[in-house]
Amino acid sequence: MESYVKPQHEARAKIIKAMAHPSRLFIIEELSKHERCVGELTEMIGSDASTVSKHLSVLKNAGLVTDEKRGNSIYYSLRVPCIMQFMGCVEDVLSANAKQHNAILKCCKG
Amino acid sequence: MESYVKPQHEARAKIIKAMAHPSRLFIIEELSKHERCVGELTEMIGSDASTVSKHLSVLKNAGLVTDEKRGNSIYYSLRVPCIMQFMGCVEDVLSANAKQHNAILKCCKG
DNA sequence: TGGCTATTTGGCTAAATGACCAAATAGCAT
DNA sequence: ATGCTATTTGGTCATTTAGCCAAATAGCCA
Repeated sequence: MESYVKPQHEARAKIIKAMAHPSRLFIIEELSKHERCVGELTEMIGSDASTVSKHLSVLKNAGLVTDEKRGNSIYYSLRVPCIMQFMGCVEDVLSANAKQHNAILKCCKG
Repeated sequence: MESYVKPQHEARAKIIKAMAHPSRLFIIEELSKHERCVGELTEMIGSDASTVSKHLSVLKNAGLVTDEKRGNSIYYSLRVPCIMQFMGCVEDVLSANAKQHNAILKCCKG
């Protein structure tokens, strides 16, 4: 009966889980503009290089980004551009939340 | 400089994190068809009712679902339908992964 | 009131995650 | 070969997550 849930939702959840981190979302958004090497992303994010590297490997394992070694550096790019379209929907949720939050404040503070 | 990352990506990550679980994805998909009460979802998922209840509260806190008490039950429904459009993109990633996986198998097994 | 049914909350435990540092690896340049 | 730069890997630790069970809460009905 849990055949409803697995394995399709498990596979999807892995992809979505890989996106579910602020730094990884930043990376996705940045790569949607143009490819970047690890050093550039590290500087922008401000965490340890090893941390950023691990984030990239999470994204790569999920199939969200690809990497290509060129010269001394490894350049990452976004593999599936449609991901960025989703951000609009996420923003919708956020603004709906904000609206509701304001409504509650207004009603209770009078 | 990490103003690049926070707080916008933090807010988005919370939303996406709430989606990043097989059972919660199932719930989202199910609620996109029609509202459901906890008992129905519990039966479909096959976990403990308390577990499902907690999943629902994660989704509710993220602003992804709303609940409405009617009679003896609490009915949940999807608050932001655009979420389901994203699943198509997730499927794209999965099939791209599968294609690549097959290509690797083919090349190395001969 | 007392007994249902439906749902949530608290407590606990095992597992996963994310951060840092230190060390390893890979490639280019001298 | 040596050193330099870029990136990854391994180890450790604190935090979060997800599951179950037991108990609490809320609403309906007799």
